Amino acid sequence: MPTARTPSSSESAALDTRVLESLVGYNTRRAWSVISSVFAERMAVYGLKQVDFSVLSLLAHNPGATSRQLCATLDILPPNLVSLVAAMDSRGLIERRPHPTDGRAVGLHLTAAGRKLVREAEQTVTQLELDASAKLTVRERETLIKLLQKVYL
Amino acid sequence: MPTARTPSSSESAALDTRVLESLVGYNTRRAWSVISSVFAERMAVYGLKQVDFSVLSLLAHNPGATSRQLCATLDILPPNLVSLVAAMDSRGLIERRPHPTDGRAVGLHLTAAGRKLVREAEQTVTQLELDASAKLTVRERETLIKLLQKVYL
DNA sequence: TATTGTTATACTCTATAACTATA
DNA sequence: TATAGTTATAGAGTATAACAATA
Repeated sequence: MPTARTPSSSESAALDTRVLESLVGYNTRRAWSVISSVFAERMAVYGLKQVDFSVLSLLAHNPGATSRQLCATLDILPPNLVSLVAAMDSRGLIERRPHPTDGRAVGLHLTAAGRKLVREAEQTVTQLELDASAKLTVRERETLIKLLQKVYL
Repeated sequence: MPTARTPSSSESAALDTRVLESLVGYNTRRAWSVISSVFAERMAVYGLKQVDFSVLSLLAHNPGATSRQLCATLDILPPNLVSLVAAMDSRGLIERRPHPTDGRAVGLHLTAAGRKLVREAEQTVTQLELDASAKLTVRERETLIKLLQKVYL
């Protein structure tokens, strides 16, 4: 007869989470947490954080965008974007050019290296999306995105 | 004729966000960000953060749960739960009792004041959920939760 | 007078190492 | 030897105030 063993707390009966699991907020946070981990892991290969990817991807499709526009779009505060942009400039991924019509602003542009990195990173993210939504049909994935946008738009 | 004015960056043409908006990850984060703000705002009335609410709600439905179980359920690291539990103890919302079978562990229980606060807070959260998903039908809200759980469970 | 970009700084959140008491 | 709870601490992430240059 095997020796009786007290199960550790982590393996013991799980808690009743039915109330929390009935909340859109709780489920959204949990889903984001999981996707976020995988995202961080796969972007680390490129030396990019999640916000870095967002910035580079936005610049790829909006050349010459200003820091202020990036902040408004991504809900980042201006002081917190400064070092991020500076770092990507140092890495040679982006270039800061004088804004054509506003002497206060700086237009941000991807360099050739930046464009190459975004192309690769966007492919990785596309694969990541497929993996993260592997349990969803194509139609369900579209529905999920549509419903999430109804919440925040 | 009105004077011409250069539109500020924040009011000028919005950036093209179509790539980001096609990603489950991006939309989940944005939705969580919006819900999170409203949640924080309304829970401030009770002096509760989001994680505080989760802990109290779990204890309401799982009396005697241990710190370890809360950590495993909510994805919190043990050292980060210590001060949180201590603060709720000081406020008289929870009580720490010796665990009936494990001398290392501490069973956490709501006090009468804690139970009263959870009741009120859960009602506020229920209303918050209705507001946050105001643009969703009852059926869509259920679908959203089901799809989110397919992503993280 | 308002806005862009910036510096400095503070506050919160999250993460790691190491200790103690008990299993 | 492993686990529960704890301490101390480090690192991200996020927030506000204030400044120079330009609108």
